[in-house]
Amino acid sequence: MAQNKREAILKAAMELFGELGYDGTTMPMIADRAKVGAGTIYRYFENKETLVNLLFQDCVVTFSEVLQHGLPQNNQDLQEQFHHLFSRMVEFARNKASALNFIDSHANSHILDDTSKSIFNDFMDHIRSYLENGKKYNIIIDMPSDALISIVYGAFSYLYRLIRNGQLKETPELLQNVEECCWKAISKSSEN
Amino acid sequence: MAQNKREAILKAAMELFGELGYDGTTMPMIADRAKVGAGTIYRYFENKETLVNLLFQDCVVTFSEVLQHGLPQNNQDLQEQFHHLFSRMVEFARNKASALNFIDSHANSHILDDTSKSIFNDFMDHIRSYLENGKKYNIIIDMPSDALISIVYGAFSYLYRLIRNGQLKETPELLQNVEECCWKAISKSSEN
Amino acid sequence: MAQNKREAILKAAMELFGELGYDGTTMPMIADRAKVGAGTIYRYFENKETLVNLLFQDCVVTFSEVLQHGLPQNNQDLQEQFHHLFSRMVEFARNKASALNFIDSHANSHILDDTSKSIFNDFMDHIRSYLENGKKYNIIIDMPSDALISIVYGAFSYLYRLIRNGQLKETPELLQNVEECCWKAISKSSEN
Amino acid sequence: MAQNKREAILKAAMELFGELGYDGTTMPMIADRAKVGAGTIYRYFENKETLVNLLFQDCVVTFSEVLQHGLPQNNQDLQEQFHHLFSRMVEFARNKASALNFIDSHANSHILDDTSKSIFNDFMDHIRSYLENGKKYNIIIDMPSDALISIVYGAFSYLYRLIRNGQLKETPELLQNVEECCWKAISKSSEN
DNA sequence: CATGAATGAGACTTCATTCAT
DNA sequence: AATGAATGAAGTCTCATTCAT
Repeated sequence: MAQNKREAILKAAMELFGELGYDGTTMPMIADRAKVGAGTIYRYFENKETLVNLLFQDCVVTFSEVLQHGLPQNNQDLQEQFHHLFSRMVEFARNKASALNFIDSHANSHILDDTSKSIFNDFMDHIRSYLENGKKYNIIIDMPSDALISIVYGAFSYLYRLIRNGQLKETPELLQNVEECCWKAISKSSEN
Repeated sequence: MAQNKREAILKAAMELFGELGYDGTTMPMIADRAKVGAGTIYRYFENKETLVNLLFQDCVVTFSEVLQHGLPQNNQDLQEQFHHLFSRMVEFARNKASALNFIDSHANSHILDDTSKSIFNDFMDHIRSYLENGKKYNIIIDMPSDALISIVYGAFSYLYRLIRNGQLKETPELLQNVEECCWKAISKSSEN
Repeated sequence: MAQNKREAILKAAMELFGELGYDGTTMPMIADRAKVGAGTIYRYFENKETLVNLLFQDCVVTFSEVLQHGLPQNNQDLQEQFHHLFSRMVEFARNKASALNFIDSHANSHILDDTSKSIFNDFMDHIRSYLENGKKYNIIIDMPSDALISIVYGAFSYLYRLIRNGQLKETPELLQNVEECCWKAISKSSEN
Repeated sequence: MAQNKREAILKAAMELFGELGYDGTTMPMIADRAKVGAGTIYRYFENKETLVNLLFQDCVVTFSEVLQHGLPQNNQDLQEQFHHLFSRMVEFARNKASALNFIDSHANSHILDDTSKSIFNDFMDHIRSYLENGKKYNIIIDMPSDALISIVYGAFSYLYRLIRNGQLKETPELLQNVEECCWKAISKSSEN
């Protein structure tokens, strides 16, 4: 039951931070949604800032693990690797919708501490290293990795924001199309 | 001098809201940065919520005008129109960096009122109608416009976030590359 | 202890509102006198306006109950009933001096909500119905009840204002005299 | 035009203080109603406190003068003198309704300075001296003058509060009746 | 003289955090 | 361990007062 409460708090905080932002969310709101007393939060987390940072790190690490899971290690078929990455991102967006929302809405937040920033950077490094590899093999166009990330991750992030809003309906077809668009965007156009 | 203060308040608010978010920004912070007394803000704006909404509407309308300005009206060359749109977005991102930051960080905020949402929607409609047209002429791939927007605007938005962060350096070359990527992403790949 | 604080807040508020008026009393003043933190007031009362209205209703209901308590129900001896009413008013003025002060100083206040006004009206209706009865039995002179109330309640209210000020000393003799004066004022003078 | 503004300010302040109380009235409210700039008030009155005190003194002096005007000086017919006093009070209540309201709602206010209190006392002394005289001649019953004042002035004050509220309609008949009641209340009952 | 824009002290109120139960 | 009543620092906003025009 103890870890139960911790999890409930993290879940409630994740949802609320995602909806209202860190500063727009109050500790009583979190306690209410987690169905615990306000004081209980402080048995598990030092304070609000610690909570948000631990949560952020948690979410990013999970995202990272999802991305790593079963990544084909042969560096040859980069489009297959891309497909894997994109599929994993979609998987995470689906299964952990509020985690993705929370990450994206707080990745540039002023409350992130160095650990959080560093873990987020490590996470992005995974994607960067994939892209670097693709550039090395002349499959992915030669641009700063962060620019490529903007295109792929920016699109992905915005896409799921619209899906959450209900502006877009998440269909396999849509996802496949967006993946193709992103691949077209960053890969050398030679495929015919 | 009177409009002077109003402008100073709007500028300070735009910057701070962009940096710290609506809830993370306090009225005294705004007053300090605008170099006015705290009470002065309330001579020009009813309250914090009104301020952020007027500001948001202001920024979106300006962005919209920048996009409209000199848009080629011949519907023939859609890539040229795309170039125009993208260039205007870049122009806005450059000249009004903090306006773009503010818009992007608050476009989904819980504090936007109906007017703000509606104006933002109108703004997106300009882009949507361009995309619809492109689909009609079989130049742009057949996907929901909002999905296409995710790709182009999502990429653009994320790109300038990284540029503001200093993670990416804004060079003409970079911008041209990203524009090409986006065009490749959404246009029928037949160009040869 | 919980109701303790609520009571302490109500008591402090009653005294201060009576002394300084609603607008002249600040929440910190109330908190100080009640020996609670400023925020504590808001655990018990939604806001200052709610507080003053609940308090007003409380005081009026108590006053009303005091007046009702043990009222002789035989409609025959109206002077005896008058004596009862006046005695009860005096009892209230003595035991709940600051409640009376608060009521009288806020009965026409712009901050009273409809419930408060309605409860105060109900209270006055008790006195009115007594007077109506007296007029029916030809014991009390034929004047609008509110005019009779002005004479009796107006005198009573002013009297205790002077007593609180220290301008008058409250003695049994004084009270008996005033009661007689009021009775003489409103009763048909024929009794001999 | 200069004294014009001063008068306009005093009139506006008198009305607003009467309606909303000293602390419930703001200087901009007064300026608005007086149709002068907010700063203009400070050309005529040092500050809000000075304004309310000068105003109070003004009103009380005027009331006093009205009462004195044409007072029959023969000490013989005390009921006639009473009639005169009561009539004058009524005259003031009619012609200077908001002045009476202001006086009565601020006579016990915490913002009155010593001068104001002293002037109000002088005013009451006029009534007191009349009553003392009446007691000396054995026409008015032997009670502390302030108790007699409670009865007469308290009734009068409350009566006009109800008239202002619209709860009572001011008719010559009503006024005559109330006067008689008051006279009955305080005079030796020998008149038949 | 008159104004009203500007100010900042201080009001009401919220909320992160503590602590007695 | 869990709670939620209590707190007071800090936020939003008002308003008496000043001063440049």
